Amino acid sequence: MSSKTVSKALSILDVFTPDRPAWGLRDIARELEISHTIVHRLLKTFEEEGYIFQNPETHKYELGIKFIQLSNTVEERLRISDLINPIMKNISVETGESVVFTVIDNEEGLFVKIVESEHQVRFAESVGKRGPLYIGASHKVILAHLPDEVQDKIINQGFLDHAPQLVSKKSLLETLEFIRQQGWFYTAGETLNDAAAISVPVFDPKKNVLGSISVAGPSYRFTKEQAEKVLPVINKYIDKIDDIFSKVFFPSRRDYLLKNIT
Amino acid sequence: MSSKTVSKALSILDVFTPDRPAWGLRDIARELEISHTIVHRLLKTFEEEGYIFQNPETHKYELGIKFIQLSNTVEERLRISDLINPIMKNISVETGESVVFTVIDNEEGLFVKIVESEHQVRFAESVGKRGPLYIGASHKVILAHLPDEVQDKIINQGFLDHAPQLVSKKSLLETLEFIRQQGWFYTAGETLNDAAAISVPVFDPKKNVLGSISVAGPSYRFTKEQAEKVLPVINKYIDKIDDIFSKVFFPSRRDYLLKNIT
DNA sequence: CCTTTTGGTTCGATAATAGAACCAATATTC
DNA sequence: GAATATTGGTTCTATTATCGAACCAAAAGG
Repeated sequence: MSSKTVSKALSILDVFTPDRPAWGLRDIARELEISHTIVHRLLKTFEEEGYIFQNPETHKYELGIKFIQLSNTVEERLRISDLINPIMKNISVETGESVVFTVIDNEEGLFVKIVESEHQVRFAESVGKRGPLYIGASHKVILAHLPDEVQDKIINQGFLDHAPQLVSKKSLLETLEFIRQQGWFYTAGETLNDAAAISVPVFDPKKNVLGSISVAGPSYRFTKEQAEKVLPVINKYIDKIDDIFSKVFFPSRRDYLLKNIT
Repeated sequence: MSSKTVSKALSILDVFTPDRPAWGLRDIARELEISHTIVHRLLKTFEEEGYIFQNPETHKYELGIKFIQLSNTVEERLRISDLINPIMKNISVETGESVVFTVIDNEEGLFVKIVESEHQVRFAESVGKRGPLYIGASHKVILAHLPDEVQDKIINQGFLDHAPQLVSKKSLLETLEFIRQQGWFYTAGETLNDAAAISVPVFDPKKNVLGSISVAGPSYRFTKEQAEKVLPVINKYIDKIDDIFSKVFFPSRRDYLLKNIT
């Protein structure tokens, strides 16, 4: 049994996003349908512990720098700065484009690390951004390598609502099959309007997908032909990356996801 | 009144550090002197929400990638990637050394952002690291500009215990006075054995210290003479940095600290 | 000037938490 | 390899912290 109070408290953290980083007390209460009294107590608790602060001028609440600290502990554990980052930098230098490390977390993809290319406008702020697994090469490549049951679950849950604007379920499943065959995938303008990317899956020792490595650039320049040229560079390093995760436990809700299906 | 359950829960997060990122259930219970039953329930709650995961092989618990996501929300709010980072990069390119942005949080200094110089072995993993304000140029420069009462409190609390290995309180106070006069400070081998740094304070619109900007390099090369050469470069940009924080609320326990004194 | 909304507080009924006592399964010790 | 200690995990009730309606004063909004 888990703690209801703490669950409620943690649900508060989720309302803070880059798009909406500052919230009024009563706004949070309405959003989560919790009494504002409770939200108030929880916010004050977070504040005491350094996790959330109230802007004295606007009276709104915001996440605190404590998360920068904790995030670092996670990144160190994942060996991002010392092992993954150097490889990503190599790929970036050799291809001249930006490199993105994406990870699966609870039916969504999460950008965990981005190495920007030297000669390029930086991407819209994206580390820490979450999104559904059926949009963008970095995410589709992950979805393609998940077990069928998980794919079904994910597609049936969120995908069908957005289907009209996108493609049919059948066509998506065909794409996923194609990705599995090919081992990589290229998309343009899916995650960001004017960006294109080529992605390759990353596996753990048990051959389960855990994320993907992408090389991305502006659509006008980074065409499919261009993208295919960088493929050998990615492939040169992909085994090393897989190798890192044969030694590092991966702290995401992936196992959770896999377990709840089988 | 704040929530006891949530306070307890949050205190668990603090045990996870880069030095000790994985903990057994009962280890945490002992460390925090909480019944292991409670720790277990709280850990499971964190796990459900994606904040903590149990390594299935070692059975130990670790922080999850959710913190990478939340950390990004904070960094965006602080305008780190889009405003601070470019300035730090400029300083790094023009000096050829690494640049560190340090921030005050609850009587401690916290490394919030590090831009590594191209031609250098990277620093020991340090973003997210906390430390007492009386060690290292980046931290001392902050301490020097805090109100006297706060200085006293901080020095009397932690400093005197370490005093034997360090300097006398009197000599520290003289150093702080000197820093205030000079406006910058250089140290070698304090935070890291073989690293040296020169630091300049960063202020908010009300002229309260909020952090510092440092240029750092390996001790053997980054002598005091070398350091003084980079000073003009830092000073060239320091107003811009102060300016950023005239528009951005700073979510740390600094106000808390200042308020509890006066 | 009146109304609405804001962040914040009080307090008794109630529902969630605490933790001793209990597993089974590994490690550790001898 | 039998005995012991320690691990993560669970159960259950007395207790206690949480919940939330009703309540502020202050600031926006009309």
